[in-house]
Amino acid sequence: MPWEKTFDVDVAIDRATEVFWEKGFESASLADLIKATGVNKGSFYNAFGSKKKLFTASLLKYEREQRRDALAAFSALDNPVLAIDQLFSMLIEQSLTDVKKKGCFLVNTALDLPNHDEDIQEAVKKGLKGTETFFEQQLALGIARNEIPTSVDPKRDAKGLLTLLIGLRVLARGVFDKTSLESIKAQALRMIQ
Amino acid sequence: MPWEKTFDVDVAIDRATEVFWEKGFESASLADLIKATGVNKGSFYNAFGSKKKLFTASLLKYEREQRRDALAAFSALDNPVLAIDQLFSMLIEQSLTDVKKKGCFLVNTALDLPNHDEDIQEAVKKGLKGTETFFEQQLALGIARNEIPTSVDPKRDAKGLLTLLIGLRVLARGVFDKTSLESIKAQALRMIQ
DNA sequence: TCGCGTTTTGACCACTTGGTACAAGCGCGT
DNA sequence: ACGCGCTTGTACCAAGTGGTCAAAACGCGA
Repeated sequence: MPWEKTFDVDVAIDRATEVFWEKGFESASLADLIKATGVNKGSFYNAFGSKKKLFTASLLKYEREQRRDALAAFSALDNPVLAIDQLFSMLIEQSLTDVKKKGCFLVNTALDLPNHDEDIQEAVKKGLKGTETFFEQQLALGIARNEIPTSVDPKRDAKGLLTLLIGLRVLARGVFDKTSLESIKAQALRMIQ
Repeated sequence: MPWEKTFDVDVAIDRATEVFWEKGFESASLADLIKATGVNKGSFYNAFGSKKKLFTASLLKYEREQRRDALAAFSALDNPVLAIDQLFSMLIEQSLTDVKKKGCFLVNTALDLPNHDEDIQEAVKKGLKGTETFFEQQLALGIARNEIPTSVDPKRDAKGLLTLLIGLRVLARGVFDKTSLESIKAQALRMIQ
C-alpha cells in the first residue's frame, strides 16, 4: 500500500455534512467544503469525485448514524409512549441548543426534493419512511400492551406523528419559541392517548 | 411624466415569484429571473434595485395575495369545520396539480430562515402567525357554536393544525402520495372533533 | 536505491454569478 | 424643435463557481 491518506475520510464527511446541513446543497460552495474539511481541492476530488457525490455520502451517513441509530435507541426503551415522548423532547432540545439552527438534514433536503436527483430523492424517502415505520411499530406495540387506546390506528397515526415531527423541525428553524414547540409535542402525545 | 415602463411591474413580480418559489432565493439566478420576467438587466435593476429586494417584494405579494386572500375566503364560509376541511383539501389538490411541486413559498422560505435577512424572517413569521390566528379564530368560533367540542383549546390546537399544515406542505413536495396526504387531513379533522 | 502506484499540491480553466456604466431611446411640456 | 427626466439595451466587471491537470511527494516492495 503506497502512501496512506493524510486525512480521515469519515471525519471529512462529517465536517462536510455540517456545511450541507446548514446551507443545503446549492448554497454550500466548494470553498466552504474545503475550508470545513481542511482537505485541499485536488485531494477532495481524488477522494470524493464531486460535490454531488459527497453530498450523497453525507446524507446517507446522516441517515444511518443520526436518524437510524437514534430511533433504535428509543425503540430499546421498550416503552412506546415514553419513546415517542423522549423523541420529541430530544428534537426540541436539539433545536434550542443548536446556535446554527440547522434543523434536520433529512427534512431540509425533503423540502428541496424536486431539485435533487433520483438517488437523493430515494435516500430521503427511505429515511422518512423509516421514521414513519418507527412510529407505526411503537403504536402497535403500545396498543398490544394496552398502553395506547385501541382508537389509535398505527398506520394512520404514524403518518400524523411524522407530519407533526416535520412541522416541528421546520418551525424550530426560527419561527416558534420553546413554549410553542412544546405545545406541538403535547399535541403529539394527545394524539396517542 | 416621461415615457412609461414598457412592462407591468406587477406581472413581472408574479413571474419572478414563480422562479423564487420553485428554486429558492440562492438557486434562482439573475439569468432565470430575467428570462422569466422578460425584463432585461438594465430595466430589472432600475425597477427592482437588487435580487434581494425583488425577492422580498415577491414574498410579501405572495403573503398578501395568496395566503391572506385564500384564508379570508375560507373565513367567509362562516363554517369553521368546513373552512378547515376545505383549506386542507385545497392544499392537497394544489400539491397534486402542480407539476413543479413548488409547495408553499412561505414554508419553503421558513425552512431556510436562518440564511435570510431580518426583514424576510419577519415577513415569514408574520405570514405563519397569520395562519395560526386563522385556525385559532375558526376553532373559537366553532366552540362558541357547539360545532367543535370544548375539549379543543383554540390557542393550543391552532399550533397543532399549523404544524400539520406545514408538515403536509413539506411531504407534498415528493415524499407522500395522495392517500397519505389525505390521511394527514383526516388527522387534522380528527383533532378538532 | 529504484520504480510503482497512489496522494498531494497549487496553478489553471471556462463559465456563471450579481451588479454597474453609459449611451441611446422615448414622450412630454415648453 | 428642444431639453428634461426617465427607461432601455448592452457592454462590461470583479469575484466566485465547480472542476481539471500535471508535476512533485511519498512509502512500500524488489
